[in-house]
Amino acid sequence: MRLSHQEPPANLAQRLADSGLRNTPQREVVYNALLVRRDHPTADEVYTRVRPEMPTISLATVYNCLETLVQCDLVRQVNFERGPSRYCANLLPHAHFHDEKTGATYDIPLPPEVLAHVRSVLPAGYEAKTVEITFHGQAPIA
Amino acid sequence: MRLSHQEPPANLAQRLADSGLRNTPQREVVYNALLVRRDHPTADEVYTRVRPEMPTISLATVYNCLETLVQCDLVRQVNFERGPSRYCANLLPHAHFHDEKTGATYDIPLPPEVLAHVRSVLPAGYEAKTVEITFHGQAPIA
DNA sequence: TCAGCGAATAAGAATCATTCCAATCAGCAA
DNA sequence: TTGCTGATTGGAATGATTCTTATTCGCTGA
Repeated sequence: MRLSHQEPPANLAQRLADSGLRNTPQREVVYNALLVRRDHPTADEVYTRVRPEMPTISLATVYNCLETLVQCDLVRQVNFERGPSRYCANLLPHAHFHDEKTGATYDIPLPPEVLAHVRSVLPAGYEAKTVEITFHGQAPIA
Repeated sequence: MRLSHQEPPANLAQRLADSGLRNTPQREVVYNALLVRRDHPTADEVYTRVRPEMPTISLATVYNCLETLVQCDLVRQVNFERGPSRYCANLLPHAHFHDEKTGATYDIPLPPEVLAHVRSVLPAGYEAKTVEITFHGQAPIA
């Protein structure tokens, strides 16, 4: 039985299988929630968005699913200061802009040459697997 | 009575005064702790480093002092994922390299042109007050 | 089809960093 | 000395997340 009109992404089942994990309805609705509204929700926000569709899901399961998706490289976990973790289904290289007034988060695409330039500041011997770039300030009023 | 052989930085009293705040022995020892060992300690680590010198200080006060120092722009607060906040007395523009194996943190100096290049990715209207750049990976064995 | 097994889920307890709170305390001014 | 304001203390409270335990699910082989 299909719980949502959203097509579950072919990606998900594939990636889970690649990691030797099972696909489950919970993982599907959680992943879908991140795909349909890309506003960097917290685990708790995902929980409330998902409950109408699946009222029996638990917050612990939402945390588990999100962690699984992060491990499968389908989702990025984003942290600002010590606030609750936020989750992001945009896999293209991008920075985050955190609006200090509204708390909103915007993705800023990162051209490869900028990324390369940033990596060039590393002294010899430092092997960076990931680079995180976060701006804090005020976004346009729009 | 001087509690430490470290000279309390002339900066501190000045900066506190500029913000209309008082200088206190607690703020001095906390700031000094960050100056003498620049390994990005957590509040708790500062607490244990400072207690031999001032056994009556409380953890809450360490938190308060650190927050005060951050607000006076004498100290930077650094967060990795959702781990405890770390504190850094290096005020020159720099990125952080977080060693995933050891947990150690290294400062990576940031030339102004790299910083400018990074800022150039922002679309018109985005006003960034600060940029945070963090590398995750493996640092040289040295 | 059914039993068995490991993985996934659910519910609630536990953890940990941090903040809050209420009661003192310290330094300066009148 | 007395007040006043900000700072410190110690402990309680908070909040996000993780852990624990029992239960359920889904697949595999008989």
